Amino acid sequence: MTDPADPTEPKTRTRDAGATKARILEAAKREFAKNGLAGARVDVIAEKAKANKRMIYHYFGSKEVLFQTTLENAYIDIRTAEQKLNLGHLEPAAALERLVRFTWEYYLKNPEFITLVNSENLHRAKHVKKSDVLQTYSRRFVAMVNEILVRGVETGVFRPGVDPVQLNITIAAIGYYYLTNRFTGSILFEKDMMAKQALDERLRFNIETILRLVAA
Amino acid sequence: MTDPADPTEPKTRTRDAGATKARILEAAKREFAKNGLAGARVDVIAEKAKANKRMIYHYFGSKEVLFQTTLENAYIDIRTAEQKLNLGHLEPAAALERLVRFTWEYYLKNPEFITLVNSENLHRAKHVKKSDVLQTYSRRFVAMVNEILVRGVETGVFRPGVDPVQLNITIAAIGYYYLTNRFTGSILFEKDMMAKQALDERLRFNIETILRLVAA
DNA sequence: CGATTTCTGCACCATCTGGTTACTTTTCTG
DNA sequence: CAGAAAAGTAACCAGATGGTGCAGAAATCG
Repeated sequence: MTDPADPTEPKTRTRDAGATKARILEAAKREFAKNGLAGARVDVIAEKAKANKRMIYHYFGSKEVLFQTTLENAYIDIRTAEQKLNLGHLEPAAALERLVRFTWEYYLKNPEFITLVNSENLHRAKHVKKSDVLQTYSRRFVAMVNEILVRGVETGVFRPGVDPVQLNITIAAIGYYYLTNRFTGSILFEKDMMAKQALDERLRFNIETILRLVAA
Repeated sequence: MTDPADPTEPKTRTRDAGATKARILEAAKREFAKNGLAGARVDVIAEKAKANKRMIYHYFGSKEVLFQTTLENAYIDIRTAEQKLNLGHLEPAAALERLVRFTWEYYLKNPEFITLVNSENLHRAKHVKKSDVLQTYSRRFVAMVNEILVRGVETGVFRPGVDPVQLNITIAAIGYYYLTNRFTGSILFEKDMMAKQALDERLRFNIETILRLVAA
């Protein structure tokens, strides 16, 4: 018998599958990013999501599938944001600078992304392999960068022969490495790599690196 | 208490504490690199090392300390190799190229290093924090690169104002990122990133990137 | 209303895992 | 050679962890 004399009456959101699922995914993103696939605890995810562990298995079936879904969402999120940059309307050098800046800021605002990707590579990309949408997104992204390069060569500001995939990798690398290794880096190099000044300086350095790399 | 017979005689010990310890560390390096700190199994390490699990706890006390020792060894190994490069005797541009090449090849030959560092950063460098020798090694390394930069500026081949720490980070980054993300990269970019040609191409690209970055 | 389906959560389990106790075997020293 | 010390082993344990069974509540539908 439930008590009928409940004064607060928490009638709000009694049953919302979509919201629960979203909360689980958000909690999973954080927990997986914080502790890796093996280190993450399903119970912790359930608790953080204010959901029951049973729901995780109801919606996703296993810890593994939950990880895969989380990862897929993370990739789709950054690729979607990249597409919205509208670099085609910018002058080539400005477009490239904007991309470097965006990549850096995205990593800064979404630190989980980097850690999730690291985890996935620890597992030899076994989850990404199962997803086929991601390739499409990547292909579009490479094409976007290639278009900038072509325009730059045409207008004579860029040198010819720069491979767009290599450039993409390098743009990601110089931001990604700095941030993923910020903990060991701060100790070994004896400086706070996350201080505002250090971050600004690194971004400037990265823009310089990329522009010099493609310069005619 | 001194042995009257020759002290360096080969004792043909079937029991060899040093060798066992070394085997454990080698096995630990592989297991931690393959599965991360949380994913690694102490039993597996014992088995791979052809030692008993009890020995691990006898020599190291805990999984955590074993990881820390493994990591410390890995760092000391690469820093020692770097010091042996003798870059001071080379012309500045050649010295830098050699360093880029060395870094790349070290990562390629010692894939465990990258994964161990990733694991350590997942744990916010809590183990590196406890080691104080590593800072000394790093300091010496930065000084080495700085010396190259200074010489290059003096002879007019490098531009002034390049920060040696940023340069170090960048040299590491462009190799590290490519290799640590080779699994997801191979799928998303739809090309075998570990094919010989792809590796050669990446090394060339990296050398170009660094030389252009510092060029006058 | 009442039957059916979808969602929620408590309690529980089988297994795994880091760590330990107790013991045997080999080596070294006096 | 004795016997202490070091090196090695097997069996075991307590707690944690991914995963479930089942009962019941909330929505949906006839």
